[in-house]
Order: sequence, then C-alpha cells, then structure tokens
Amino acid sequence: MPELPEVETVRTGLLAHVVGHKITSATQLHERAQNPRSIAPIEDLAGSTVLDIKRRGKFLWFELDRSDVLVAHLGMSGQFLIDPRETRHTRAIFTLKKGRKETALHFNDQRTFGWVSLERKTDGIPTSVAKIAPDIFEPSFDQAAVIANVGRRKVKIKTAILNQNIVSGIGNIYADEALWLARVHPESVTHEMSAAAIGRTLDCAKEVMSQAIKVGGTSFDDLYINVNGESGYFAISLNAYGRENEPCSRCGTLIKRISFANRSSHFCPRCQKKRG
DNA sequence: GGAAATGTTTACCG
DNA sequence: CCGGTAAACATTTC
Repeated sequence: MPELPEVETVRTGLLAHVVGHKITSATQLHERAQNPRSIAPIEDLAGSTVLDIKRRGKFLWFELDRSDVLVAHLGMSGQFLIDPRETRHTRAIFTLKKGRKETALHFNDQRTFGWVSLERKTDGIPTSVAKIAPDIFEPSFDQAAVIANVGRRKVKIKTAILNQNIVSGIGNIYADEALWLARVHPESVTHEMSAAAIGRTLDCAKEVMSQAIKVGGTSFDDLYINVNGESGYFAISLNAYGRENEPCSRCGTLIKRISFANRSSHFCPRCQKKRG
C-alpha cells in the first residue's frame, strides 16, 4: 500500500527490468484491473516498446514508442512483480521481450483498488494525472504557493497534506511521520497556522520520504514489496505511525492514536502542539 | 463478529 | 458553484 517512497522504489525496479523491452502481449485478468477511463483495452499495448517510467506522487506511467501511455495506480495493495512465484492476486500480465529474453510483468492487487489504463498525454501528463499536484521532489513544486494555498484553507493540517490536489505523494504513514518530525499536531487548523509551521511540515515530509526512498520504502508485511519481491526497511525508522502506546523517541510520552477522516493518526501529545 | 489496513472518488451538506 | 466532510469501493487479517 504504497505512498511516494514505495511507488518510487517500484519505479526504480521497473526502470531496471522493463525499459527497453517490447510488450509482446498484455492480458487483463480481473474486471477491475483496468480503469474505466482507459481509452482502449490494455491488450492494444502489444507491439509497444517501453522507453521510460515516470512518476508524479503515487501515479506511475510507462512512456512508449507511441504517443499514448500506460498509467498505473497501486491503490492500497497493488504491486508490479517480475516473474513472481505468487500469482494468486495477479490482475493483469504483460509479456516482455528484449532480444531473446522474455519476462512476465504481473500487476498484482489483493484489494483491487489499484488499476492500469491506456491514456493520452497533455503537455506530457496523462489524463488521470492532470489534476494531481506536483509532488515535493518535482522541480515544478512551488513551496511558497503550496504554503499560501494551505494557509487559505480551514482544514486540519493532516487532511491538507493528504490532499493530492495540494501536494501529491504523501499518504497516511508519511503524513504522521512528517507531522511528528515537524512537531505539529495533526489536527492543527491550517488557517490558524503560521507559514513557518506549514513550511516546516512540508520540509519534514520531504526529509522523511527522502530517507524512506534510500531504504526501499516501508513494508509491514508482503503487501508492499518491490518488483523483485523484496521488502523495504523504513518501518524500523518510524517514530509515530503504528506506535500507539509506545514512548515518543524524543520525550518519552506515549504516542496517541486518534481517528478522523476515516483514518488513524498517531502523534505525540506532548511534542506536537496545535500552534507554533 | 467488529475493526482496521500505506487510497481515491463520489455523494452530500451548508 | 465552492469548500469541507463522510461514505463507498474489495479483500484479508487480527
């Protein structure tokens, strides 16, 4: 269940295993595997060669030797796997060929919130990514503009940084970790926050996700693994997420878990204040 | 049986 | 129409 660092880890794996390969066939195995917005069945991909793999936030897309692209979102449990042993949740298969070498790229997804689709690009961005804000690592990310945007709103800061139309890539784990590092309470109302505190939250999100990318993302179980089936190691570095009733590594106060927006939020009630 | 799980979309409300 | 909130989607595990 991938956020930006996990999707970036998948992208890196696809760069190594898929770029330069020709898709000799594509097969949809589950009715929900293909996004309804797809302009054609993915079977039409046959004959295309993969030139590059791009990412914005949690969205991935395959650049091809044609103008349309293969877009993918992993949802909560989507995976791309090269020649996997486990095929129980395989929702689509892409057969790849480079020279004499043939590999199978599986799109697996236990919970079927993920999808793939064939889409057109506008100014280099696929249709389904058009309304997604740049993520924090993109050159086009405008931190001052995002701070102003967030400060204009009257929502909880965590809700704001989870909103993919404001800044993309941050999910529940890294939101909690960023807020912990920034010492900001997740329920701080954005309209009442200083620009400095909002900026610090964004800086910390970037810092935390940078560290996570270096170790292959966060894996709690085999629901998130890279294209070779390997786990990431960032779970050992988590300070807030999933640590309810464990001592805060800064001050020793027990981490608290609350619920809003249909999600759990973990934070230190002592270090993380609603203003500051 | 209930709750929860790394996400997005849509319906609804004021 | 807009901003904000809550439920729905599907599957599995604890």
